[in-house]
Amino acid sequence: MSAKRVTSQDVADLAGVSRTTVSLVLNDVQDIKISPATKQKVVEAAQELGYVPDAAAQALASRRAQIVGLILTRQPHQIASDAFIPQILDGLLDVMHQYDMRLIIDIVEPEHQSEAYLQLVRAKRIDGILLSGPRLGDHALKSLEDDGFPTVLIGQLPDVNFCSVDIDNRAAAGMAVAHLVNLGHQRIACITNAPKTYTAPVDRLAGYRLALEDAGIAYRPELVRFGNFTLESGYEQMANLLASGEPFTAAFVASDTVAMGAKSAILEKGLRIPDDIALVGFDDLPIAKFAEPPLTTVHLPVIELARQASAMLINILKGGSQACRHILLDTHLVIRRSCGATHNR
Amino acid sequence: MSAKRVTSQDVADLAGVSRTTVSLVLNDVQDIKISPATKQKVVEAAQELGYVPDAAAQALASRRAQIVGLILTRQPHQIASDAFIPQILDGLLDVMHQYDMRLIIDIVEPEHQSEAYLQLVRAKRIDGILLSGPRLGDHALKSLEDDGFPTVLIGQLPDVNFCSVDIDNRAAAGMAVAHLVNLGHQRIACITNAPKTYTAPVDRLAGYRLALEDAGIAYRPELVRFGNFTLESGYEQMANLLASGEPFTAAFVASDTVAMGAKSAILEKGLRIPDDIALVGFDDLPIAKFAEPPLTTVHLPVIELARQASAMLINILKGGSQACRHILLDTHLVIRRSCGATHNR
DNA sequence: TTGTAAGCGTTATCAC
DNA sequence: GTGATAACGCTTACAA
Repeated sequence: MSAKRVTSQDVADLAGVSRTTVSLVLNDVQDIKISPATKQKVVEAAQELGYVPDAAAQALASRRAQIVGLILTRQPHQIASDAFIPQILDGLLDVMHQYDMRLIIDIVEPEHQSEAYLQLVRAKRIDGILLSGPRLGDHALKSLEDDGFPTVLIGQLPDVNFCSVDIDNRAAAGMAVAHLVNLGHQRIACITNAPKTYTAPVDRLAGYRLALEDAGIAYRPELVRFGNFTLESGYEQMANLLASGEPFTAAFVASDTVAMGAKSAILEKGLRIPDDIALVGFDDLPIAKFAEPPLTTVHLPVIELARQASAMLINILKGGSQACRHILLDTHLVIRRSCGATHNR
Repeated sequence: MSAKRVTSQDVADLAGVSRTTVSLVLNDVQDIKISPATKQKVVEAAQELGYVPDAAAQALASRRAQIVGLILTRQPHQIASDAFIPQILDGLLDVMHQYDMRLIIDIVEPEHQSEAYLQLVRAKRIDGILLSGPRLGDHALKSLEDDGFPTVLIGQLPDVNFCSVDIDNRAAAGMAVAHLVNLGHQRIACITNAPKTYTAPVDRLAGYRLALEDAGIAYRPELVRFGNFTLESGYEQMANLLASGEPFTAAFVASDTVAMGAKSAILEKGLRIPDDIALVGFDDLPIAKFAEPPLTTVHLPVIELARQASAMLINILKGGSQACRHILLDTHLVIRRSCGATHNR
């Protein structure tokens, strides 16, 4: 099996220096000055031997694992169609690579208030946490806060003092609904992206409501349904809405995935989009552009969200200002055919 | 900041035993028998102190990191719409949780023949590797093979001796095409899911070809295009096919994602599905069922694939038979409206 | 059955 | 500038 492990001692021997020096050189320690000659020798020796420091030993001694944890709060059934995960990974890993950090990923069920990720922290397996889909009333989070553990939320949460990166869900939803209003729609239904235990759907619903009020349209609970992340939930809620007999000519669905499900229910009823019902989604997933009809939606910069969140976390880890910051990224409406306005693909 | 760390010494002290005993008890070592009384004391002490072993120390001493690496070979632009990733994670983490293992994830670009993941191995950060999207001519893989490093492929590769979990791509593709043939189609186009440097598209194309031959239909290269994982590639290749003037009444697209792109191109031309062109996809992504029209496709058991792959890896790690095994999972055709046969939703 | 002691491969604190 | 020498917290022969 595998080759005899190369240790820093081997490198030291070959370079004719001590292990200390090897460590100093390879970690590029600033405080102390090492002669360029020695430096060169060490680097070459390491290269020649193909030396790769043992991560465990490094972690034990330095008290830094060089790993961050990405915790996704999701329900099992909603994972399969969660189109965000790949994009989040994309943005995250990009930053991780830059800093030579690793990513441990885990999915925890919101119900199991999981101490699951606390375990990672307690075992010192990770130096910091990125939490996607933070939930109200998560005890573990409180614990992290008390410990002052480096944490960045992808999303937001009131009453906690963590850094976060998010969008202005309320404004974004308002923008989408205002668009429908401007097209002349008066009876606009709404299906949220998730249950109200999450903050995003609550904010998006608030945005919907505000936009209606701004337009002098009464808010009617009968036209509102709660989605649950999945295509199925969109299908069901829309079917339910259609069966309710409440008339409406447009719908704002606060998630493209849920919207695709809703779309399916509409078409199955023999109704046309946008002729009978105009549809606006939220997220601008890649599929939105290729849906039939192409879906007008709010563009959510997921990759950038992930990128900023990880950059923020790295900054904290590097000893940057612990100052808590909240970043809100811009969104914009992408107009396609599903609401019947100017057509773009 | 954080609480004073609890070490195994603390637990030992509280329980009135030595650190050895603590380790023995907590790791549930089989060989040696510890009195239930002692065991109880240790467990309680650990509980009371909230003891969590330091992962780095554990790894250093035991030479096991308790982490497996999931390496996704993907091109940056294809990640965002890669609907497999969430499902793979789902299956994987499920198994990982059972064995109290962690998952480090990384995405490497196929071009960068990345030694990227070798780094993880060399640093002993991971105990084993799950490789999704293995590619022909990956030097790093050869290196792993030489080292006998525990590795399981999600997919397949000739000329290497790794365990693998996959489906019979050729047979599955054949099944899809045979379905089109049975519906009376004679001119059937094909768009692969990926370039031919991957094995799956090559096998699926072979299945397409065989099915045609079985039906006495000549294989015509003019009707074949190569997709590249993405919606865009599907759109482009189908547009190209339509523009070529080669007549065809059906298309087998070896990936649902690519098929959704292709679908968009067809509809945009004013052609109807399945009336003008029947469409069969591959993968059975959640969205397939909710597409317009719903997409007939080959069901790929991704979650199960991931589950079996990780179980296989864990088995190797636990010292199970190093015997190399190749598992092929079953697929089946899911018939929906896009090919005009019996309609299901 | 339990304890002693020797690593595991680094980093970090001091002297030199 | 560079090199001994402790930690770091755990596992694991080997003794007892």
